[in-house]
Amino acid sequence: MATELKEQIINTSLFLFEKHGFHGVSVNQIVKASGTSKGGFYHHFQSKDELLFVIHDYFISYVLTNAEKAIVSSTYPTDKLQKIIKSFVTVFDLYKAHISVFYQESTYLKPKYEETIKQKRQTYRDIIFAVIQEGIDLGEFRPEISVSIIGMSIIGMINWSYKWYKKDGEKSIEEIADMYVDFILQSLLTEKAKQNPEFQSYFLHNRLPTGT
Amino acid sequence: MATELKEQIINTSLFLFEKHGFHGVSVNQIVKASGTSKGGFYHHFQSKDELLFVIHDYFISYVLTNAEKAIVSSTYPTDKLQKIIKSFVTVFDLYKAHISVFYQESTYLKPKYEETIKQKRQTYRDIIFAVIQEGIDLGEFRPEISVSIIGMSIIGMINWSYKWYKKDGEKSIEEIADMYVDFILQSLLTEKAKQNPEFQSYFLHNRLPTGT
DNA sequence: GAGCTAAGACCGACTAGTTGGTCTGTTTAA
DNA sequence: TTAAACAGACCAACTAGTCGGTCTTAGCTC
Repeated sequence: MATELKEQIINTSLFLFEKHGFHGVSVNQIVKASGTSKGGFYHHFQSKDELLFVIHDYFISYVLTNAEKAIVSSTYPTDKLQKIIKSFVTVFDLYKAHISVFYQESTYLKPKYEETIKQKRQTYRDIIFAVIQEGIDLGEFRPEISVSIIGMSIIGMINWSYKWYKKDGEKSIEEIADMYVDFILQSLLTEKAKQNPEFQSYFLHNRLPTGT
Repeated sequence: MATELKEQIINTSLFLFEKHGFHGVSVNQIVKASGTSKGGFYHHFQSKDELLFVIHDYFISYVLTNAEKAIVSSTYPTDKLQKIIKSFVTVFDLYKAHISVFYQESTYLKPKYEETIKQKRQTYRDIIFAVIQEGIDLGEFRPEISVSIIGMSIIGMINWSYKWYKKDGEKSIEEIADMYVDFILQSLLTEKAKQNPEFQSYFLHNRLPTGT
């Protein structure tokens, strides 16, 4: 089939890039590992740089779509934030390699590709910032926090997971997501909002106790 | 002087690596930019890989020493954690390039160097984990949290700053550090610990109000 | 159905340029 | 006088990318 080889190349290089980095893997290695040839590779990709872009774009587009879905399906900012966090963290099981490449190798994106990715990334940030701002405005989140700093903290804390998360680790990705939600909401919510029965299920101490 | 050129090479390549990545910079570029020659370079470094290691090791050793100082100078885990956070974040102003290289290019460390760095990194984690565990044991931190997940969340959230922090940004590194401390302690501390007058200064709402 | 055609899919030897690293020196300073 | 500090021409290995060619298959004609 037409796209079979292309996907094969993408998947193979994804794991190679994750392990050895973009410049640590040569086109020769890629074509060998994906069982094709130089010709096959350059039939599907203009350049090695384009391959890197395709991987980046695929991932960020997916994540962005997810976040957009999350914010329209809820009314409370607290719910929105919770959904964004959970949906993003879940991506780790599906696209661990994509994520690693996305965060490790974006330095190597050529300018013409970089622009597109940068924009989508900014859009993602803006969605999160907007939710936090809304939370403050509606009195759910503590007003003394800084939207941008807390926003970046949340993003950073979650993103960093790609450095240590392992599928066969002792905690499932859902458990980890729940801990993130608890951690973040414990800090963001006002005392009053914490009493709201709607949000009780987001707190760990209202659930089964989970230890170290 | 003996070490002058060596330091010159390190500093130059630090900024080159930060911008273009380890493999995005050739030895020729390095020697040109630092005003020396191949001979000069290989007189001071066994290989390009060793240079990368030296940069890594310098940075992690510095950070590690800082954390060790922080934990002996305090008695309360809350204070310890606060000091670790503040001391680490302050490093951003001093060693932004080191940090970027440390997190971006460690993939390219050759195995024989990687081991040393990995160990020091683990030691750093262990220090933080131990402080959190101690906080739980002494009743300052909420018992339902997971030491490792929260530990990695804190590390991630702070580390991620290297992706966006700018020296001439609108917030100083001290302000950002204070926000991290507030964010983290709001979530970690038990209701009772939050009442402890010793810890009041760590919370934003007890300070001058800072907006978005 | 058989026979033909054209185009997309793929192959791999080849190239021009670059890479990290070496080696034979020369300079410097103690 | 001696050893460390540096210089730079040189090299083998590898790099991304090219290009003339072959294979496969869908669609058409009879």
